[in-house]
Amino acid sequence: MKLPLSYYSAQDVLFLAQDLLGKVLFTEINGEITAGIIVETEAYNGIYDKASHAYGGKRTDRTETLYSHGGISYVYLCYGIHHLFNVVTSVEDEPHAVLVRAIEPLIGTEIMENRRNMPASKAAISSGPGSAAKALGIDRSFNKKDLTGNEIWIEDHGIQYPSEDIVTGPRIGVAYAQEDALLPWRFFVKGNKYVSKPNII
DNA sequence: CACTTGATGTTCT
DNA sequence: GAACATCAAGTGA
Repeated sequence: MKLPLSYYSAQDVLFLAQDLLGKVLFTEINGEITAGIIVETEAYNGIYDKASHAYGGKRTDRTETLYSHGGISYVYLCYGIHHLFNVVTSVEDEPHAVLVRAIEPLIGTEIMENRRNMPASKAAISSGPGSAAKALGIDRSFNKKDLTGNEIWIEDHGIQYPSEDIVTGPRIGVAYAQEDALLPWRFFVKGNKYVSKPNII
């Protein structure tokens, strides 16, 4: 059930970003397990992508994680407040990553309600990358974790959305990336209420 | 409903 | 000093 390391080695980050929709993201913290179905992702295409932290081959202490082999997590702090969770894909020195932007709560919803201080009936509990990470209890201690380990991992529960329900569009919040901001590298499930921003075509 | 605003770490200028 | 892969609470219609 847990996705094997080989799954993350695929070098086509666009395929993986789409394929991760419907997969189930788990975390276990102090014995508390929470999980949610991934319903929204964005692809970041390594050194050729102006919206990527690794654009142009940039390496800093923070981005070093992106250059590892696929199958680990990349968590960083955005706007000084929010933790954003990414799946590092491809092989070593190919800094491709998939940002998880929204999940649908599946397991441990009461724990998520406590973390978010709002009822799970509100879509905002896990809509948007900062909220989804917080609902799962992800913070920077989850950076560079092995996704086949027992703290954070992804399972395949056989959930598959019909292709007509998978919608692509330009990525959110990357206007600074100029022409790359227009690339249709955001993938989400049509009509799912946990999807952030415009969720209709 | 649309818009405004405050919170504030990391990185680059 | 400024910009940034954001959120939630507030305002005013």
